[in-house]
Amino acid sequence: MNSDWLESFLIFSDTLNFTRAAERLHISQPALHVKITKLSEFIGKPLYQKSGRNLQLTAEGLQLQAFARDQSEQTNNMLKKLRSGTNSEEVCLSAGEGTFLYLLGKSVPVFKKRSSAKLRARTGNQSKVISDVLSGTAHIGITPMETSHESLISSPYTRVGQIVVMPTTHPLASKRKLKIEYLQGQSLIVPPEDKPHRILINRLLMSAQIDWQVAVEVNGWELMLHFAKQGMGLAIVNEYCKVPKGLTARALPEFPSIQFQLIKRRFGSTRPAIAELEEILFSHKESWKNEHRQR
Amino acid sequence: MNSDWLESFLIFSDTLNFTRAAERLHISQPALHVKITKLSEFIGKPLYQKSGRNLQLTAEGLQLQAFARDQSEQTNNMLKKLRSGTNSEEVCLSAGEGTFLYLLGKSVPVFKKRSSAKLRARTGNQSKVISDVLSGTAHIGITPMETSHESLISSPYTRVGQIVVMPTTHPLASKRKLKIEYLQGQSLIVPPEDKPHRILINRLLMSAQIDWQVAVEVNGWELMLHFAKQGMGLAIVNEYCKVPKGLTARALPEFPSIQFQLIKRRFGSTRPAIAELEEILFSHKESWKNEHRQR
DNA sequence: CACTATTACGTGAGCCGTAAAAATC
DNA sequence: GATTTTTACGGCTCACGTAATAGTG
Repeated sequence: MNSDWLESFLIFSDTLNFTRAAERLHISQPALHVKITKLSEFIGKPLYQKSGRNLQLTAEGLQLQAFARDQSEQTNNMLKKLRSGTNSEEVCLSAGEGTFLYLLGKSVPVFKKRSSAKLRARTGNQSKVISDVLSGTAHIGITPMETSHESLISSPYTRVGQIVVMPTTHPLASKRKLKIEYLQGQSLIVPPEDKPHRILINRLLMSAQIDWQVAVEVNGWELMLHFAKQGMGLAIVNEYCKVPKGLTARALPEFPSIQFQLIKRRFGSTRPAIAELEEILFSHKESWKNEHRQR
Repeated sequence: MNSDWLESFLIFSDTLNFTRAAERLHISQPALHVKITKLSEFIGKPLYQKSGRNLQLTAEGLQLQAFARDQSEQTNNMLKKLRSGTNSEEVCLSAGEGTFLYLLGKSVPVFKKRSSAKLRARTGNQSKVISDVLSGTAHIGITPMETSHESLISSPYTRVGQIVVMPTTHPLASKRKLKIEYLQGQSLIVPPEDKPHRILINRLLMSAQIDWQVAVEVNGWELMLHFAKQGMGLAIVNEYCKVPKGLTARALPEFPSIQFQLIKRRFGSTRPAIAELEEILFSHKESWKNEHRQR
């Protein structure tokens, strides 16, 4: 296996465009094409296919992409180590913004202190986290996931319920737990129509035949809490959110809790630094529950 | 980094002889020499040095050797997987014969059942186990070790004491524990002069000013027990040995117990199958103690 | 028609083997 | 002086770029 082929394929697989990949590699477009063709012939399987005007990776192409990234990473680390004597690796963790803010608060600084490796963080929604891990861009991902994926190893991380946040003076604040029906007629602070959290709210309130109004449409827990504080309405948010002073949170047991998974690539090899990050993450699995809810 | 260079260096590093390595690679000797030279120039450090008539790897050469073996392994696995769709990896475990026979009895079959990877076993004395792990030939080693090694991660595995084995009818069999002085005047079944176990026996009995005779000089716990059964004398063996019927074992607390370590390469990346083997080994750490001593 | 993938082909850098020199016991 | 490493050099392969062709919305 020619490592030059792999290097080229890695760049190509990230853009799926021969013209631009060739530019990045400082070779001509046909030269790159020939390389990918030879690599494909050597392996014996097609690595990409046409999808109309665009190209997309086959299953084999996806696996090879992650493998090529691993190899390239390992080679660069080894080269630096041999040349300079120092060991400077990177570990990449992909997760949602809220996950970083509230679930992983403790883990990141602990890793920084304990490990010599640099931590790179990537944020994105569920599908981005998954594709980050599958493509090898991220070594570890933390995201809500229901179905399991063949090429991923997922380990249960933590389970997060839903809460309703409202001004402490709000009549519903006197209840300990809220039934869905209490939301009848309320104004809710919700994410935009296409976000999964909004879809969930729509579906559940719809099937419980609750009438409600949109108070504001905003994106992100922080903003939702901000508007709740301004008295715009009730916000249904993840249990992990830190609730600002003046607001009260009440559990909403009928809403489904969200199972977060720690995912990594099956068949991906794990460097010690990656294993360390994983271990730290696991040991702080439930630490978000000890954070002060009020701030 | 040209992977062809690495492949060649891997073969060369195993023989440290250009002539024979070139034969194995089916290229001419000068061609191989040029490759290694270019690799060395690319990295910027010498990879080997002359030691009289022979060559030996530098520190960088050693690291590169293990790295090259990892890469080659991973590439082969990935190729097979892409071509055939099946995943056929190997994991290599290096340890002493006695270790395999008595300490790891349970772990090996458990791994065979639980993992799809093939297990390759290598046997050798302490220094062979260590060099196996350092060179990447073995992924995991289990061996007695006192001092720690910079390029190895060693985790305490189990601690094994020493026992004296004798015919049940022997006068010393009536004692529960044996003091060293009880060995005064006895005939002992011992390993040859150069073996570490023999050296230990010599030193301890010498400093306790005990007189004793060599009954037989044999190599290996099995043979020592065999001759003990034939009444040739007393055998001082590791506590883990299974004692045949008709023989009695008595603890020898004054003899130092041996600390076994599980070792792996620092900075080596760990495939899932390797992690699984490690986990199984650890979960059976002390299981040798539950084996029946008599058989 | 604009854009990109794919094929064809002549040229040059680099690898290989042969041959010769140097080193080491 | 026998064995092995190291250097030198001519031939040849193969990877590259240029140019031309095919496919697609």
